[in-house]
Order: sequence, then structure tokens, then C-alpha cells
Amino acid sequence: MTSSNSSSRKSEMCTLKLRSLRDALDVIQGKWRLPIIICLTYGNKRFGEIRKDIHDISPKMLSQELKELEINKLISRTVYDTMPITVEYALTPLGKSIQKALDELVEWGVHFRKEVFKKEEVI
Amino acid sequence: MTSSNSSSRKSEMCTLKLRSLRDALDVIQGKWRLPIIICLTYGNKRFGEIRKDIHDISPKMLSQELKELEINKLISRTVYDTMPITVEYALTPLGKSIQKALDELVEWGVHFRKEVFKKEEVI
DNA sequence: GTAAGTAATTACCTTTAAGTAACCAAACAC
DNA sequence: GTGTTTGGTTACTTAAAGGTAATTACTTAC
Repeated sequence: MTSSNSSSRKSEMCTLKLRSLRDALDVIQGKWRLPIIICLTYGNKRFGEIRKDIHDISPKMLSQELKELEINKLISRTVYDTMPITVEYALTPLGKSIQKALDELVEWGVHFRKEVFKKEEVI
Repeated sequence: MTSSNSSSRKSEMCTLKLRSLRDALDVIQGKWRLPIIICLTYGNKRFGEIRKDIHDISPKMLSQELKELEINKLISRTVYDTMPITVEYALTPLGKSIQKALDELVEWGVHFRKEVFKKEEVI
């Protein structure tokens, strides 16, 4: 029974770890997803408000990325029957739950920049 | 002095946060960087060993991504004057320091998969 | 029926990431 | 000089991500 030896258990662990990392990364990667997620941590926003906050995003990209984030259940989309129609986007509990991981990444990003740029340049 | 009001401080914070996140993400994103980093957490490896561990990576991609990771100081490259020449790759302290953030992402990735796939399918 | 506001969509183009297959180079054994 | 081992590189192709500009759809005010 080879599946019970230590190296195969190690390999399975590694595969699981990698799959989970890939899942997480797939959700937040791309140019616009983090800006959108962070933007929504400051409160629910309408399409036009997000566009204004992330000033250089095109409506196509915003629409596309909001759709992806909604499919992945990180944000919710609510249509209000106002005049004219308004659409509100908000982080779901799942969307909020990624905060901790993002905070760790932010912290590492700060550390990384210090280490890598300390004797080179300050951008 | 508009720079001392609360919304501008909030916006600066947000920009800093986003820049750090982008820094972190730029380092780990791509198809092969996480596999390489994780592979090296199990010990120092030679070029050929990494190729074997990550069985579907091409020498071009491995070489390219190792170079990037070395530039970003996450891994070190040591040439041994054996016969034939051998090259050992290892995580630097900076490379090891990303572990905590990766672990958080793994944990979230597991949570995410449970939430998103629970009523759909198990892949 | 024309304009204005909100929330997109569509077609087309450019840039970047990744894959494929073949090749290179040093060094030693024979 | 031929083969073997290690660690790559090069040229070319394909696939994915992202950008640009114009257009759509609905509704209400005028």
C-alpha cells in the first residue's frame, strides 16, 4: 500500500495546498479585482460610483470584473427601481472573509518593498 | 490644507494598501511561481529536480520564472563546481517570509471552495 | 420627440503570458 | 571526436488579458 507512506502524503498535501492557493489567486488576480474589492470595503457602491473611485477603469472592464466577482459570490448586485434605475454592489460575507488574507499580503508587500528596494531606489 | 481631511487620508491609505497588494501579487502571480515556491519549501533543489517535481513545466518557463524569483530576492541560485555542474535553488529569508500570507490564502481558498461549490459540484 | 442619467454591451485591436520544439554549451569519459 | 549529463536558450506560435470607441436600453423630464 504505497498511498500510506510519508512522501505520498506529503505530495497530496502539497497538491491540496496548491489547488487552494490557485483557487484564491484566480479570484483576486487581474488588474481590477483588488481595486474593486478594496473600493467596496469602504461601503456599498453603485456602478458609477465605483467608476469614479477607480478613475481609469473602463465600463467594459468594470462590468466584466463585477460579473466575475458576483459569479464567485464575493459581491452581491442589487437593482433598485429608482428613477433612473440604480444598481448597488456590496461585499458578501464571503467577500469580506478574504480581508484577513489580503491584510497579510499587504503586510508582506510592504516588507517586500523595503527589502527589495532598500538599496536600489524609492519609487 | 485639503491633505489633512479625513477622506484624503483614507484615500492615501487605500492607495498604499493597493500598491502593497499589487507588489505582493506581482511576485506570486503566473502559472508557475507558486508551484516553484512551494516546491522549494520542501528543501533546496536543483534545476532538474524542480523539473521532475513540477512535471509539466517546460525548461523555458522554469528558467524564466526562477530568474524572476531570483531578481525579486525570493530565491537564491548557487552554482556548484561539480562534474557536471549543478545549480541549487533555495528560498531566501524573504522567500520564506511569504509563507504566512500564503497560508492565509490557502485557508481562504479552502473556505471559498466550500462556499462556492457546496451546492454545485465537487471537482 | 429630444435630451439626460444610469448601467451597461459590442466589435475590434493591442499587449502580455504561456506553450512547443529544437538547439547550445561546458566538461568529462571513452 | 562521440556520447552523456546538467542547465539552460532561441525562435516561433497560440491563448488570454486588457484597452478603445462607439453603441444600446430603459426611463423620466421637458
